[in-house]
Amino acid sequence: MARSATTSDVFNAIGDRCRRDILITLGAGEHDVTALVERLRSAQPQISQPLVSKHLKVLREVDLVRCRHTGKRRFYRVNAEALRPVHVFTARFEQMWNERLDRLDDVLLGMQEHAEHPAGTHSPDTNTANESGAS
Amino acid sequence: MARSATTSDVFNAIGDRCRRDILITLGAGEHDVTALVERLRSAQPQISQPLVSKHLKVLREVDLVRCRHTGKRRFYRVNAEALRPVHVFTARFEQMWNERLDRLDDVLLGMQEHAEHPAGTHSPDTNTANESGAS
DNA sequence: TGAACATATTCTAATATCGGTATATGATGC
DNA sequence: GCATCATATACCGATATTAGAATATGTTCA
Repeated sequence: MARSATTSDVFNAIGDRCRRDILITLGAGEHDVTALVERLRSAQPQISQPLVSKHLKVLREVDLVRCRHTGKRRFYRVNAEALRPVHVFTARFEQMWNERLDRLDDVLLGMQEHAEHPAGTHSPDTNTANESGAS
Repeated sequence: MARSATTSDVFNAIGDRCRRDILITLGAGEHDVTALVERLRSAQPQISQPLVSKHLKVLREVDLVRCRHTGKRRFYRVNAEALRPVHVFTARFEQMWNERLDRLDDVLLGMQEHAEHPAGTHSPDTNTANESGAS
């Protein structure tokens, strides 16, 4: 078979650079499409309005943006809460990297102590014993 | 023209469900490929070893996983720091949703104070310094 | 050396996705 | 109604990406 479904998924939606730029721009406050296109052009001079509208559609479909719609203009804004799944996902690992820094501290402290009480240690550097953690 | 470059980009790497599952599984601790495939199968019974290896390659290329390689086995683990760009990106918006909650708190506090001493003008210390790791 | 195992790569086909251009929809004002 | 502005959609071509099957690479052990 082929590619599995990816759209209508927040993770995929933010996978695109252009859409991230849109979100960042809208993060500064509501914009209508014309204003949004104009601001995006400062980074990507040749971006087109239809393209932006298409990206907005994707973002809308995953509820990352919402639009208020007065007269002929449509004002888009970010719905930050839709990013929560991403945040939750990364948070799990953020904890890991903090733990590693803590462990690094431990190592450094250990080295310090070693420097004071030196002992012959041979280090088989590729074959360190590993703790496989949970099953 | 066509699609813009997406691969070799952490955001894209986590856009795939299967790769996220791999990361979550590896988050519990180092696994060799066989063990990883086996655990993934509990969620996706028909997943194949070659497919997992291919996803691991993508993850490796963006440095989201690293592998230690002893004998015929390769032990993969998560390199959580590679997720930082994603975390930074979401953090910006997380702040937005917290601000909204904070503002709600302020409103509620304001109402409370108003109830106690109606003329009170307190310094609104809403701008607490946020730690958000250095780049 | 060769069998058995663990993992990676190559090849292929299906399809999703992006960007461009042209056009459609919808609202406003004359 | 008609012109105009603001935005969305349809269509197209190019390419990326995924999954599957077969195969290659590399390691250990007999």
